[in-house]
Amino acid sequence: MGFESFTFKKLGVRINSNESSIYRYFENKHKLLLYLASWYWGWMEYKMVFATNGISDPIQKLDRAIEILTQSVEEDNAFSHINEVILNRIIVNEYSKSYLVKEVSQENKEGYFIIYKRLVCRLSEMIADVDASYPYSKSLASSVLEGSLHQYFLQEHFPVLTNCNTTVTPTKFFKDLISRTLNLDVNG
Amino acid sequence: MGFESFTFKKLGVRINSNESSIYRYFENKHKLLLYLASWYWGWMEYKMVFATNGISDPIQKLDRAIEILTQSVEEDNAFSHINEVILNRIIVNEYSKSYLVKEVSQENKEGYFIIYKRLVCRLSEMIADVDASYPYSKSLASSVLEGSLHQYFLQEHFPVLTNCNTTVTPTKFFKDLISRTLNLDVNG
DNA sequence: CTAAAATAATAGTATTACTATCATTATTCA
DNA sequence: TGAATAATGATAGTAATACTATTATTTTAG
Repeated sequence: MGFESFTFKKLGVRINSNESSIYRYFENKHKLLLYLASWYWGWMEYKMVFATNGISDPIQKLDRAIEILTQSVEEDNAFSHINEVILNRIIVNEYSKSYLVKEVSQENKEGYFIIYKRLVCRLSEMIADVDASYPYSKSLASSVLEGSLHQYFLQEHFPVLTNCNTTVTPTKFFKDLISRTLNLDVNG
Repeated sequence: MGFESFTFKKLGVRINSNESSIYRYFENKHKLLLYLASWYWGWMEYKMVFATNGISDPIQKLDRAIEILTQSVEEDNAFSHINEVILNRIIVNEYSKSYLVKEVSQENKEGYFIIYKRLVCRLSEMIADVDASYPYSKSLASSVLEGSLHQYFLQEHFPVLTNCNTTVTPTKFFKDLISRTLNLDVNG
């Protein structure tokens, strides 16, 4: 229903629970979004670290990381009690709202974004491992993560603003972008 | 004060007007945001078209366009009754919220995003004019526009996630990115 | 089986996001 | 200038939101 019209009262009805009970777990819906986002990025980080763990070649390592971080979340592999497909949809549509608030600096100080920041930094390090002379590894890393969500959103709602579709995936676009930017030829 | 705590009542007090009067101009604050965003992107489009008009070399033309679209809005050149510096701050912090809503497809149909879409398409065409074989001109164009706002936001609130600062500008990052991606050497 | 913990039910408050009505003030143009 | 028209202001009202507080009931744990 979108973050704006979502309320704890509605959630209570949906899960057969009570508004006041939910308030004992989350101060407000913004904090719930922060929680879901951290869960999501923690899960992405886990997948990325796991998938790139054994790879020694930095180029292949980065390539695999981009793949994990930008691919669509299709299959529900019953990883946990959380439905990752639905969560991914929520992140694509709502994640920006978790930090585009006037309290962002305070909440950042309080640690609400550490997992996301750690993930961006890991990616930026992988970029630096491929090309230490590239001076924008952090900006490139944050662009890939944010941009990936954005391309999926455009694919759904503004197809005229993206080349991505079911065959040309955001993964393809970003792999190509990284490959051109760091002067690799992993993708031919 | 941020979009969330902004209300027409507060605006009325601030501009010595009346809540009910403001409602005669804008259905709600979301529509006001859509209006401000369209004004902003229309202004950017104007600046871009004006600055690139006489340039025949596609590489220089694209370079200039990126410059206009990604540079910080510092000087208030009294272009109109609108303070562009403040508007730019609003766009950086709030623009995403104008389309990350469940009504986005309907509002897109009703034309609320035409100016922004036209701008992205113009940029994407400039990219195609430089390298017609590059297959992601639209995704690259949308990434630059969205990414530019994002890098400014990071610079302010998450400096650890960007290489941009007062000397290394988002313009530098994006010019370099475009230059590498399309294999130019405009920037050395 | 009892104590503690968690949850539910209910009530209540301040604020938001409007709509409606009518009075007042500006503006236009004949 | 002055009458019609348009814009604005003041006020009231409503349903919903985003909570807090209190007390009753149920669940769970040892």
